[in-house]
Amino acid sequence: MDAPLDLPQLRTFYTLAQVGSFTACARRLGRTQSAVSHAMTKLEDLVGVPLLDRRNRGLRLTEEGRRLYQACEQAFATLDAAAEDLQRHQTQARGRLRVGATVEFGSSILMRHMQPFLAANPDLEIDFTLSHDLLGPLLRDDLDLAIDCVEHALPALKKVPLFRETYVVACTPAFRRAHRLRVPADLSGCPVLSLDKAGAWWNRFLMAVPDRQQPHLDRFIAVNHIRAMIHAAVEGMGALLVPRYSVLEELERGDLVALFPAIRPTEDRFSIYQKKVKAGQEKQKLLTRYLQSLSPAEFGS
Amino acid sequence: MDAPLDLPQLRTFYTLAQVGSFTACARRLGRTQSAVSHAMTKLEDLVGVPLLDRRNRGLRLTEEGRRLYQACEQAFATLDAAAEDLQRHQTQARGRLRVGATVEFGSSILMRHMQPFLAANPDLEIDFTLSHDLLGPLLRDDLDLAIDCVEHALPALKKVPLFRETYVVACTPAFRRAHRLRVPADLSGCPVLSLDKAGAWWNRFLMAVPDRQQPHLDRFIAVNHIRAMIHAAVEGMGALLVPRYSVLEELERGDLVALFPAIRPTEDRFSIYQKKVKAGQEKQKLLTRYLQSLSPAEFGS
DNA sequence: CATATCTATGAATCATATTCATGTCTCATG
DNA sequence: CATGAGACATGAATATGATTCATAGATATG
Repeated sequence: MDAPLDLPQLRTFYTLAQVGSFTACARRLGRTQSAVSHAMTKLEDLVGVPLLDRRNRGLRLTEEGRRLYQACEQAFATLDAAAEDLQRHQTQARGRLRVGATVEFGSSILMRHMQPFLAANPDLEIDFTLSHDLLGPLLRDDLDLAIDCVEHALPALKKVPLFRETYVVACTPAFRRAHRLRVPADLSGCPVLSLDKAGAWWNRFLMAVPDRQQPHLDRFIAVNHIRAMIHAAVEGMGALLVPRYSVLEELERGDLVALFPAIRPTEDRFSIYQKKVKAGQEKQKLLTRYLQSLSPAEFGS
Repeated sequence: MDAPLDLPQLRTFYTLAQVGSFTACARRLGRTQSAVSHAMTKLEDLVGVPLLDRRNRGLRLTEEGRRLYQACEQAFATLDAAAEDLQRHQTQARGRLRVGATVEFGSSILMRHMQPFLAANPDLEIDFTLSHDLLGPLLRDDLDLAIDCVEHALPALKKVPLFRETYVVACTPAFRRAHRLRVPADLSGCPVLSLDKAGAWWNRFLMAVPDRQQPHLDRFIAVNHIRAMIHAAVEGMGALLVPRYSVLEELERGDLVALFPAIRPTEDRFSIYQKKVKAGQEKQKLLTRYLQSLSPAEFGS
């Protein structure tokens, strides 16, 4: 007779108990409310006892729920401690790691998250190469890994998915007032800045926008440098179409405001690519693990 | 930064550490050696440190492995205690539960496992109905649930899979000697007992036998009562084709020996069927959970 | 050295967790 | 009271990831 009770559901239950709301828990874990609901149904079903007291305003734990929560607290504490312990005993990498990334990604969000990794690996030298031609160098062994969002995975490459991009159209609050833009915005007559070669971005953005909100675009202003473009937008030159991660700071500070609510992530994922080889990708693995440990929210999606 | 480290893999790692062999661990958990291997690769990959010291004869844990093992020990103890605790606080069922099952299943293995359930629910009356027409009574609400292996699930029925049948062809050791049967056996000239209407069993058996071992069947003796048939076989009347669960005891005692090695389970599963209704299947759920908590090995597959 | 007993590995398959698209219920508001 | 917003539930479709299958390699054993 075996009654497992491992299940990922327990982690969900644990956070749910902490935050006290399905919706909030879902956000915290980077999944949908539906997922949390399903998971809890299943868990309660499995243990055969109601764990949650769903009330209209907020939810409580039942007596049993509380006991289970305490068990989780303890158990997860031990496990997480062990995990951290293992982290520390991880063979520190030495030598050189050549990382490639797209310009947009590498010049913004990536750098914001590299510090802890660098601190943890003082003996590791890292070269960053920001470019839009990553596949070539990667295949030629001029790079150890590349972070990108290419579509067709080559059979020679290993792909480790990281997160899905979310696009935003945003502008300064002043610009929004001046152009009387609603949310969601109809962009008629409103200049929109984007990368010159990035009609693709516009298409992918449209795909992620709900049918009801599809905007009309009249004026499209091309800029070929992303920081310059963001600058221009912050100066009030127009609205801006960019991956969300590249303007996270501006959004947080309120320098820019989004003109569409709740845009979903795109299909394709930002992934880490590396050549398939038999052994010895220790440094690569280290970075991969680190980046994977970051939640989608930290990448702005 | 979140480094989960929940994962079913940990349970696998834990048992692996206890039994000290991939193969044995797999058997214990009722899965294949391959699964265990994959799981451990993934786990080591995830924590970034080797946990196992694979040596030629037997395997040891590395230093890190040992620490992780201890953490698991603690954590799982807590969780399992909590699980047991919840078990006890499960609302005991009262009233009557009408259980249907096939004659073969109900008259053998099922009864061997019901005792603990009955003990845990002293206020529950259970009616067992052993029959081959279970669907009718179930739909007519003459049964609360049915344990069977029907093929086409009706949309009105909920199906909870329990285990997959394994068939065996077996005979007494004496019979085997007398007929000079090898393993795997070529059954030419050897009388094989089976249920009268159960040509279906033979077909399903053949499907599960590897091509190399396909036997030739000459004489087929029909009996319409399974216990009588088993009796006949034990008396040396012939070989016997039956679901493995129905002769578990005889095989364990050595009264019967299997004539084919390592027959795989069939496609279809024995499942619990019940009518789909909105609420209040508490008693059904209780039994379902209990039966599900039994491992496949306990059903002889 | 042939055989038996392990573990590893890649591709195919299957199970399950998650999403999507809804539905229901409750509460607050004009 | 309608009406809408917010929170959870639910069924079908889908994506993710765990497991098997079919092998191969490696090491001991008679």
